[in-house]
Amino acid sequence: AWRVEPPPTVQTRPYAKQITSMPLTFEILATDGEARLGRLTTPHGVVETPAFMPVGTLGAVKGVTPQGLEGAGASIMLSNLYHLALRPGIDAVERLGGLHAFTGWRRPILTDSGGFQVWSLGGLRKVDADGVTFRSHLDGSALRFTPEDVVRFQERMGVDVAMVLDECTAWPVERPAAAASWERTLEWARRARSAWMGGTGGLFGIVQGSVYRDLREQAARELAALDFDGYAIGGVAVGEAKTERRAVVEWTAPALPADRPRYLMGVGYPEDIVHAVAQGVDLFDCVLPARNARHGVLFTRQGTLKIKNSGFKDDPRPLDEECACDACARTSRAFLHHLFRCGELTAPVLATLHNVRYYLDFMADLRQSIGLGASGFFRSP
RNA sequence: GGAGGUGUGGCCGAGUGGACAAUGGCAGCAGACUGUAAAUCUGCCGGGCUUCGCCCUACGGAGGUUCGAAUCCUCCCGCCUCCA
Repeated sequence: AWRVEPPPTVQTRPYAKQITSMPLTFEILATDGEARLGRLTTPHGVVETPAFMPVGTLGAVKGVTPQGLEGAGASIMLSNLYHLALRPGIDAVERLGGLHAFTGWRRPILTDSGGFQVWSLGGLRKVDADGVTFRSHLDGSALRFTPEDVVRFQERMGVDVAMVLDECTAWPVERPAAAASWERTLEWARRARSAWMGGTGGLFGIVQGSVYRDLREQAARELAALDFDGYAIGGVAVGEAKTERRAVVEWTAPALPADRPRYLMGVGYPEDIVHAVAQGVDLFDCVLPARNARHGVLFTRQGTLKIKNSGFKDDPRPLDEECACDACARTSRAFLHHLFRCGELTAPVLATLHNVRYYLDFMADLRQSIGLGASGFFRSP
């Protein structure tokens, strides 16, 4: 017989007391050419670099549980202030104990500032000297971001790495406009730096300057003078050619302070990451593994698989024959093909788990290569 | 038996005299995706060719009207609904 239990006491989540002020620390453990093997220590744990940050815009990588993301080997996740400010709102996140408590993700979190949305939501925002006003892509309501707001919001959410508000410069852009855009971003960076209370984690500045070498180098110097905890290269992968993007990384990375982590925002394909690591970049994020997974494109050691294509109908092999992820452990290409064909929810779930694992394994391999030191892998001519 | 309705490309379904090889959707075949307005978007999707165009075959079947028919008429066939 069932016993009638008293109604459960509604238990408030233990308030995740803000971890006391703890600046980021970054150590370089080994180098290979310009490539660095590093360790970024944050309030919520250590990030071995070079590292890839899966993108969980709304607080979760689409289709992946926090446990799944941990299991895949992610040491840090990226989320987005703009999206969280719209829903559920910064107040709600704070009330629920901060972003970690709210999402259940216990490892480090970096939040983007909304600067990318200045570009990607081009038709829905107005930029002025003081900040950005977005028209919500959900209901059209106005949302005002100043550099100070953005710092405060991220501090209130208790993230490990906050990003300054920047203006992700569109491409193509004439030099004068790119320079003017950088001036604005630099001024915002100064304001953000002043507003930063150092409550949790650290604050990263963002270099812009489009595809102009002197602008990028100048931007790196000016930003370095503000003494951020880390430096990001932004404004890439917005339509420019691959060669231009690589040139930007080659100019900018070496111009950034050697003792701070360097972060190439939004990049990219594995080969792009290798190139950037060889230039001394330590952190990456990109929606590709997750988005492509949802679209049926798998990254594997056997090449890119468009699993929805008819050729996989009868392929009994695992997604990636050398992958140890939970999807590859039991899922054949034929089965995933079938799941995609049927629109089964499990399809993108399995595919995302695999792609994210692929990226993270790939990063681990890069770290190992650098750690081997004398390999010279990254000292390519 | 009576009355009414309906039959369109793999499927569903618009079209009711010329602008129709025929809107859409699905299925199918491919492609794109880089700090996520993206489980999204784009192209192809009767056959053939010398493929910004041309030819052939097509809107249940056969005939007819018309310069011209998926569209109008006649008969036939199938299916559906209601009445007996």
